[in-house]
Amino acid sequence: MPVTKTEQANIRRNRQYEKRLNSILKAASTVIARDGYEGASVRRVAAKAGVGLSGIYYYFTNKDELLYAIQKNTFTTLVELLKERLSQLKKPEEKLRAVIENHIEFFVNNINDLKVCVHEIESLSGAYYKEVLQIRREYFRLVKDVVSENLSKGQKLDPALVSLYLFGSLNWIYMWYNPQINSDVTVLTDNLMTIFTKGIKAT
Amino acid sequence: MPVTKTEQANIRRNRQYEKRLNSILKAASTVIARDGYEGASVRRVAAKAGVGLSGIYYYFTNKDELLYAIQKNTFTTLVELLKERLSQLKKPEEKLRAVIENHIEFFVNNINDLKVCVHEIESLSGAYYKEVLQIRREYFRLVKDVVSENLSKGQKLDPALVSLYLFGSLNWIYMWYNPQINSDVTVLTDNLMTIFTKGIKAT
DNA sequence: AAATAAATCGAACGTTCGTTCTAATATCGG
DNA sequence: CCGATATTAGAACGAACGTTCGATTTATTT
Repeated sequence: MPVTKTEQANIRRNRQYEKRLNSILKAASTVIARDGYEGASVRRVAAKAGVGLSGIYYYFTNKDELLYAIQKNTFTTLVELLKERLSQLKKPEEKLRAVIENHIEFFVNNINDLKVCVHEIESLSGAYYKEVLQIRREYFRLVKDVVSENLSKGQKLDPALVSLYLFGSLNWIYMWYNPQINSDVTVLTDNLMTIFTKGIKAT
Repeated sequence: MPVTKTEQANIRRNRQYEKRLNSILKAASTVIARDGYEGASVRRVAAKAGVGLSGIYYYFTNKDELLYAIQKNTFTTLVELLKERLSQLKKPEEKLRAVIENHIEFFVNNINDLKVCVHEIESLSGAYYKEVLQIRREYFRLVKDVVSENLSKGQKLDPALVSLYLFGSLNWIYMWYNPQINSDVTVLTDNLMTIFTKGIKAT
């Protein structure tokens, strides 16, 4: 488990420090979402954040840690929000709707972050990659269990595979989603809810 | 419409020339699929192809043209194969199966190419991007029409959106597909066929 | 107000990148 | 076998990259 400057900051109590750190992370999300991780230069991130080049290295030890911080924060929040929702629900169908709605709503409010999480999933390596992988696995397990509850018994469908198909539909959204055209997010939720509930029921 | 060295080659009749060109393209697919387009260096592509660095520039004018050639070849073949399949089918359901089967089968046989097409869709720009976009649009239209035929009348679902959900499930496969585990491709086809046919039927 | 710590800046480092150019080699028709 | 053409090899270019470092400014504490 790598000790990052981000985590060291949790010890500190300085308010300004976290403000700047978050503004850098937001700038990094924007630039990486646009140029890709390899294509995004630390210089452009710094410019977008209104900081000097070396200013970045006061808050992060290297470029990888920038991506790591974005992915860890985003996935952690996504998981926490989903857990919160699921804890208040009983019916399998309501839970599935919560999964879909949570993912889509979070996506719309954090387009850049989620794009960076989906598109740059393999851009990290080593300890950084492993730690993000753990959170992703937790998220996947949550979704898979909900899918399992919705699968009719004696069904041939593998819940893990169905979950992957669902993730595909959800994670592909950033490729075509346009806030001005697809403004009504509930339509997307309803659509996927319809397709996957009816689609996985026994005939 | 950009005139590429690839296209000039079509005029030439030298057999060795095309052999080398294709071996470079294959090497490029492998490297770009592994490192991403920005992360892939022309030097590594050259090394993988067993050619000197400047050898690449004898066959391609620049790095972008490498990506362009891969995407154009791949999408064109994908579209041609689908057209061929669809022309022999009448029933909407059979056509939808052909769409799914064609995409998955082609994917399994050309993992690197398809990964480069899906993951590096936004890495091109200008004329190169536009021309690939045209073929992608053609592919999308083919799929959308088949989806439309399978949608019950008086259905609320937008065929374009349903097609995008399907593309999501299909294009996400490269993130988890393992030839040793998911060797039986027909399972994936059957799964998606089941989910999407039942999922979009009127209740 | 002085002393200490936190935060920012600007310049510089070595490396790698995409691309170019010239010289050398291989191929092939006459 | 020669001359022209097609192909390869190697060195070099400027630009951009990630990262470092010492000096400088700002903020906090005594």
